[in-house]
Amino acid sequence: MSEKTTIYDIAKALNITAATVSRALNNNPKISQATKKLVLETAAKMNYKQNKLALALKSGRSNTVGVIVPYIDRNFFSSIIRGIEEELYPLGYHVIICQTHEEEGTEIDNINALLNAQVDGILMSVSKHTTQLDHFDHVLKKGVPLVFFDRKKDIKGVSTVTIDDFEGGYTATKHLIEQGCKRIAHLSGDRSLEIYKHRYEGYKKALEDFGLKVNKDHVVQCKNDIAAGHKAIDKFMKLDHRPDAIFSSSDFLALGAIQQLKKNGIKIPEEFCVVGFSNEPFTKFMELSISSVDQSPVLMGNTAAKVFLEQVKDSNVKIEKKVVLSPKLKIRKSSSRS
Amino acid sequence: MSEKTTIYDIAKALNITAATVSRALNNNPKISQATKKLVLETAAKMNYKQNKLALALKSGRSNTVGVIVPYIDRNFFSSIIRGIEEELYPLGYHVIICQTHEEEGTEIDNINALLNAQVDGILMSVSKHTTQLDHFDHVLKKGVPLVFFDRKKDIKGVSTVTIDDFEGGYTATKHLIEQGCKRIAHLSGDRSLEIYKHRYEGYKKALEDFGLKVNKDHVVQCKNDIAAGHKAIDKFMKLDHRPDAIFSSSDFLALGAIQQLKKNGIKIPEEFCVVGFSNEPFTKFMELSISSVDQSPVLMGNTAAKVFLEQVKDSNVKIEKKVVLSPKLKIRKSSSRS
DNA sequence: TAGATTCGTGCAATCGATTACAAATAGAAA
DNA sequence: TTTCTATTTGTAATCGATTGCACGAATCTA
Repeated sequence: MSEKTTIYDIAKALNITAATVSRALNNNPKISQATKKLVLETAAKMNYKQNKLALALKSGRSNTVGVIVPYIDRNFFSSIIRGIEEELYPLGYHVIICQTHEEEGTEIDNINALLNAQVDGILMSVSKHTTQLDHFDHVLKKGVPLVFFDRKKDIKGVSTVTIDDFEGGYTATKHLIEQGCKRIAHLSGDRSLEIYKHRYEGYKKALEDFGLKVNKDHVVQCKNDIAAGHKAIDKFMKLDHRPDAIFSSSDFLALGAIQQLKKNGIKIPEEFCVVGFSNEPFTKFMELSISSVDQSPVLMGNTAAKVFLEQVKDSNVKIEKKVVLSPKLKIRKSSSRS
Repeated sequence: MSEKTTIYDIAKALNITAATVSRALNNNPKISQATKKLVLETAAKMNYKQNKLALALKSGRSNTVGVIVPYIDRNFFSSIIRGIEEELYPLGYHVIICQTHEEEGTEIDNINALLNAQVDGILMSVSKHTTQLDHFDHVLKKGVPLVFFDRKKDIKGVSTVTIDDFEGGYTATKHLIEQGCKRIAHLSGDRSLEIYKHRYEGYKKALEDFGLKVNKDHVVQCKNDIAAGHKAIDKFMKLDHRPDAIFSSSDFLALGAIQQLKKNGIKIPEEFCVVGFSNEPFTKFMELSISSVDQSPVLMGNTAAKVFLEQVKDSNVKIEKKVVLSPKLKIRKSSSRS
């Protein structure tokens, strides 16, 4: 029924050895053109397909990389994966996908599973709740290249590809200042995560550079969803000194904020400007399109893949590369007063 | 440097054979508790990880499935993949992702690559431009289970998981009729693809059932993007007999249509209702949220995975299962007159 | 024609894990 | 003490492909 052809089948059919068949298929010079042609023909006729597993076992290279992300169905991450695929697939690599659901335990499981599967490298974005680092050391100890993208941990020997979150925060805030906003608030994710911390610091620096000061009441740390955006606005409305703009470290927060601002009859962008972060697809589709900081996820994926490739090329040389991409502010209606 | 521990290393360390180590690790009954304990301990100490490649080569099962989709960064497909992962990961399976970019050649490449990688099954959505079927036969001939989701071809021995596109078209159109719309137009994708054909047929049937007739000028076949939505409205505006509603087989077309309708000063939903298809995330985020037909992609992924699992369970029995999921109409502002 | 090259092919080990079969050791029964 | 059985362990083949080494034949040189 399941007729998988091996080089032994071909050898038997032609009354030669598997070794000869292998050499013929691999363009080995020590073989006559006649038998080579014969082998290639019968291989095609018998619909032979090389068993990559056997090859991988023999060679020690599986031509497979593991990619670990929190959720595959988040646009940011699926775009990164697309970028990785674009770069690696033409070279014969395959990509195995794992999701952590933001849990450290699952992340450890994933890493072990990928090591068992003998992947040639692991490209990943660290889960939000990861505190231990042992499992990363295991990877390095086995000599498997490890590349972090977007969410990273500082580990010796690990290359990283991130965007400049500080710059993102700075650019967005500066843009709001240039629109004439004076009391710029910041909605932030959990700032124990580097990315949110850096965005916040960029925000602070921009205020400082332009002679504005940070109002503690205007900096809110919250969950990353629409409802949290609503709540944040509710809080702001109770203040004597209300903000007139928001730089949000998430598009979902920004969307929630906008919805609630409208409910309060506040006009955007005339009375209030909003900039989000991530450039989620929906931000540009809205009637009131939302300004946002684009993280070029596809490019990030491309770059992570390239960094990995450099690492395998010189496996004797230990490369530790830190690539930082520049974010791009997409200015849309939610912050365009001009 | 790269210290990968094998059962031979453990055997050497304990002065026993690899066979004994293997038995200890696999809970084989023919082994003394003492050596078993010893082996397990040293295995842990030496940070042993089973080489799944060797296992796969020996057993003929790789515990890996291939998933082929047009684009991984389309929400619909990444959600399906999430559904597949949810079901398969707990059973120790891995998922290899491939993208066709809607090209037949790439699809064939992908399938060959996955067969080479010795996957235990292939779950896929057929590319838009696929006309040949030979490559699917190759898969079946090798005894590798094949499951189509969403986009399918009718092939003996291949199970499919789809949604009832006819029902989706019917329900959406019926809903528009119930809102009082009399001249319902239809924006459709390429109807040589089954899914678009069926949505169109559901649309026709609903009109028929409620005593409305199909106006050829109101049925437009076009590309699947926002610009095409604009153009379709432009065309409609020139008609003497303008439509007062649209059932669109794509959310992007629906969005484009809505944008252009607004430009023409037409009020939605009062003067004109719109329903899209796919329930893309952005449809519910809009201020004027867009009604859409949800295809429950995660469930579709779950189901495809389950169908695959049934198939491998009884590899001797040939199962050909055709699962049809029910679409769910999400009624939002763009079609809510009540 | 004898000896030296070259060329093409076969032999056998290897990658790491599993497993039927054989062998060895233990203990029990007579 | 001898024989038999039960328990544990070892031996070796296997999965499919690659590759260093050796061997034979063909070709070339003198």
